[in-house]
Amino acid sequence: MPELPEVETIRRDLADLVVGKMISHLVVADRRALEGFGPDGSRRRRVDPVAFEGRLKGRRVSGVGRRGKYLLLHLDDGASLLVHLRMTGRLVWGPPDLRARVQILFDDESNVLSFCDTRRFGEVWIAEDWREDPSIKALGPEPLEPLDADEWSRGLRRSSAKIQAALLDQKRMAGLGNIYVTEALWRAGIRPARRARTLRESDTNILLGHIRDVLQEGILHRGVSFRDYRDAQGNKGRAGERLAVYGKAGKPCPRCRATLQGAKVNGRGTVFCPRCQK
DNA sequence: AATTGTACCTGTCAGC
DNA sequence: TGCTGACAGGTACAAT
Repeated sequence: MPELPEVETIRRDLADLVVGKMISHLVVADRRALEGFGPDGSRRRRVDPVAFEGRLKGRRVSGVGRRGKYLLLHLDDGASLLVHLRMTGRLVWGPPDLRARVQILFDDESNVLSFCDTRRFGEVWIAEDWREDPSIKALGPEPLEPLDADEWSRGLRRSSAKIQAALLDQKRMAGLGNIYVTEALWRAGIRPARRARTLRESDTNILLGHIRDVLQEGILHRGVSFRDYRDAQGNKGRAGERLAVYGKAGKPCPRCRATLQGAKVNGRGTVFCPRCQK
């Protein structure tokens, strides 16, 4: 569900809502939401909720960050609470929510931070140093920060994967998901099933520009609430109203009026225009 | 090594 | 109306 623009919207909301507040306690309704790492530092394991709460109690939130689709709640002792919302996760500031997998209560007692997640794919865990977390370390560059475009382009054009799959690979670039990849490929005039290695450098340069545009516009309009996504106050985003092709198979292409075609690329649904995407 | 398939869950919707 | 199957914004791990 939430891709970079959705997670970034939540990050900005939470920066205003919880920074400076002290965590008083946790309500863990679903212990499977809590994940951690074993002594070897690599394998994920479940965590004792009491120990988890003990680690957070009394800590103040010093800042809220984001890396790719990972949300980072930085604590005043240098550790961070990491959250990944996966497909259906929400992080909402408001009255206690009975469906929450985890609720974080703060010292001001006005509201609670509820982690709700119908499909239960999401995860919350603690990293003593978020930069050393294995999930974070595996990520490629941030698309909206300065990056070596030549290196990125060369890496992409060396890949034998389909371009849709290559862009969804978080090692290549962090934060893209199915919606924004589908939109960026349409803007760039590139078919999702085309092999990345058939692209020219001019193609990948244009593509990078469109990736940045769709992400910026997504943030500007507070994310796509196609189904489950809500911001940190529980409100829908408006970016879905502006999508050109995602979810619009069978409708006319906004550019050339040919009928948009739905397809599966490596198991993920996508949409493209058979006339103006090559 | 890199790419693709499968598993993890629950809810919704189209078709019968 | 109710059943069944396909599908949903993601990622870790297994298989190739």
